[in-house]
Amino acid sequence: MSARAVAEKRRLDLISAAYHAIAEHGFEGLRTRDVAAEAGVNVATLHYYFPTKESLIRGVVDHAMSRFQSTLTPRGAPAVQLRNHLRAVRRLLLDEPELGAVMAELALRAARDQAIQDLLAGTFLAWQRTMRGLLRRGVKEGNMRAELDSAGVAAIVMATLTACMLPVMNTSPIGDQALGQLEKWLGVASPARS
Amino acid sequence: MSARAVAEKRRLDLISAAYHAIAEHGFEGLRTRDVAAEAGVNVATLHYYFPTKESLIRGVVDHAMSRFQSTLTPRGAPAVQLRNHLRAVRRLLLDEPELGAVMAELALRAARDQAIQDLLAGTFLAWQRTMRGLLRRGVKEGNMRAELDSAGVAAIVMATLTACMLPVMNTSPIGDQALGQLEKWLGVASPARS
Amino acid sequence: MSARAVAEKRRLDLISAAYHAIAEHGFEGLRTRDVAAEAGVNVATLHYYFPTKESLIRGVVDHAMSRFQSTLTPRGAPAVQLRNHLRAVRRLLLDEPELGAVMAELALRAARDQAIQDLLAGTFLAWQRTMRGLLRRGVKEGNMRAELDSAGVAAIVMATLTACMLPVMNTSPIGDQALGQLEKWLGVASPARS
Amino acid sequence: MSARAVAEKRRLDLISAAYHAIAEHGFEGLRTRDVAAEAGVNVATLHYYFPTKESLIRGVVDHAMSRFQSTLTPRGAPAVQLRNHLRAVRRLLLDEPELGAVMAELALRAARDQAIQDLLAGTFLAWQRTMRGLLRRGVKEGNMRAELDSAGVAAIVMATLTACMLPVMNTSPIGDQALGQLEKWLGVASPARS
DNA sequence: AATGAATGAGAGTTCATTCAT
DNA sequence: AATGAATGAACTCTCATTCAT
Repeated sequence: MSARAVAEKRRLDLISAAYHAIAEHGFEGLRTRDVAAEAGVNVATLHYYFPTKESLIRGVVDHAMSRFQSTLTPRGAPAVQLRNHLRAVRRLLLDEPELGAVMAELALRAARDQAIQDLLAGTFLAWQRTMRGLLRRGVKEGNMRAELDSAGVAAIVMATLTACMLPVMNTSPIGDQALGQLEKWLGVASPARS
Repeated sequence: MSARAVAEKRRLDLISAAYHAIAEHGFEGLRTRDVAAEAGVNVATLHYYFPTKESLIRGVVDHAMSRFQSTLTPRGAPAVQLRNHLRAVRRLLLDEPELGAVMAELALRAARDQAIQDLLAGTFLAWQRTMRGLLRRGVKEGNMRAELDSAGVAAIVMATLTACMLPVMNTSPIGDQALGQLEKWLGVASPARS
Repeated sequence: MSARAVAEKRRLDLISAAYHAIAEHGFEGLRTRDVAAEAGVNVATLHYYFPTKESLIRGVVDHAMSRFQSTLTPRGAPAVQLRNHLRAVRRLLLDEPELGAVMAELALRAARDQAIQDLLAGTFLAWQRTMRGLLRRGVKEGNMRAELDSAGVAAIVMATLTACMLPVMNTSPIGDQALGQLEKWLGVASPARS
Repeated sequence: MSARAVAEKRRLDLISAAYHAIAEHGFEGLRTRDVAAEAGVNVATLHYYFPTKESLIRGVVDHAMSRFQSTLTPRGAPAVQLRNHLRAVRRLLLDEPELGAVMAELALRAARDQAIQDLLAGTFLAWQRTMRGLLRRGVKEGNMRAELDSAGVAAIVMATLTACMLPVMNTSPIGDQALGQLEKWLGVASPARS
């Protein structure tokens, strides 16, 4: 493995270690020493790659956000896309419970960290725009009932998915119940459900 | 004022100071010294009333949970009760933005604090039970359309309200849009809206 | 001893410990932990009295400057005052070799620390003013020969005394030789010399 | 350029960078990384040329001392030599303010570094010897008045010049005033002064 | 009931130095 | 001859907690 590749791997290892640490202990319990140890290096090495704890956190943020990219695929009818998105997010959060924890931590941190605030606000805006487009096209093409205004419906979908990120939701069936009901209301439910 | 009453006031002052501190800086930024200073006493005094930081946090938890008690009043038809509940919660969160921040912090902390975990889980269960009862009676009495299963609908209502606690939601119109849509779907919307 | 007095003593002990540490190891080797240990307290206690290392240094600066106050006493004829000043400074530096070391450290630090820069500049100005007044009066009253301009002579006196602060001077007889010659030139030498 | 010459240049570049760093930030602020960066090489490369920080400092010491060699030229009558020396040193310190700063740093370090101590002590001794010879010959040849003992006068000259190294002196006119007065007292002043 | 003073444990960060390449 | 990567040791500063008064 080339030196470049080794260094890149180390960066990723550190980010991954920090990601898991945040998921488990929150920002409150994030310790550079623990992260370094988890990645199998000295604290000083961590600071070689990330000059400050803050910069390490930025790395984690980017990593976490990128995990959602695959949940929206532009294939199939709007109804299918929407249903797939709902399920993909839900599945992602179930498969990787840490992601929800980290995202929730970020959501809280946004109140105190302008950079995160901006990032999340931008993401939410783009998300809502996409969702509204999907809803409008779905209704026009006739295979989705959503008789009401797209902004409101998109908002409910986002709110429900966002709530599912919170760890509290993962210990009760509420999340799944909410998403199931959502599919019915939207008229995108399909017989088979994995 | 009796000695008892003075002591009780001091306790409340400290809890209030901690409550505001958590809302502003999160658990991550909660400092006993700052809390004591805000309450106008010495740190040692704080520890006289609350032996540990943890016990102070318990006090804040109780205080925060109690703030929601008034949002569910057993008056009027189910549809009215439901609408009033939605609006009362929304209004509470808008009037006292700190409450949302603190609740969100608690929701995250639940993952690491069994006591909070249990408290929240119990609260959610009771909340859902109440909501389902309301929905069922509303449908039976004919003034609510919610044609579908009460568990799902209750879950969506709770998820939406829960999402509204997150600070991210308060910087965008998504929260209000979602709640408005919810009222329409449930068929509990009324002409006037304050 | 009252609580106030104990606290004041602790402050002085810490300053004294820092003062000796600077004299021995320079600013370069000044360690808060060592200072605290020398004063018999925990590092955290040091930070209780001096929030930052910098504030501790300010304390040392004040202490060091104050040591010179007794070297200029407004008693006797100008020639006597001048001679006494020269000798008092020399004696002070010999009795307390650390003072020279600390002052020299300060002189260097002035280049990087505006506060010290201002303090020293002000002190030097006042010092020169005093000295010139003394010289002029001495010449007018006829008991000092200093036939030349007072600014130059004052400058030489100050330069010589300043050089004596440097540790290099204390390991060779140059300092004493220079001061002896100065007395002769100024015409303030007296038969007895301790 | 031969490999030898390249290596020699690198050594000099590193010493020069360290020299400037010490002048600007003192020993306290001397960082091998910064020195290497300033010289355009990696820290590891610096350590290839200078195994330890200490050895780099030795290099700087030699460089600094060598800067004074040209201030004493054995040409002309003693009075002229002396005057030229005074002025050459003063000019050197004015033209290259960093030299004074570095020398002052060394003077302080001498107290903790036997090697520097010895070097400086030896230099001072030789300096004084030269100066006394000059004074004696000057008086004998009749063109200098210095009626008093040569050791004392030499000491004053050295003390004054030494004091001029301190940065404090360079922000006030005291240095120049002292040197001017010295020339008059020694009777070596000349009409023209550049 | 209240406080000033004190502390142990630990936090993030820095730095001279080393080593494989 | 030169470097990127790595590290141990140390640094200043913080914080919940304790205790004598």
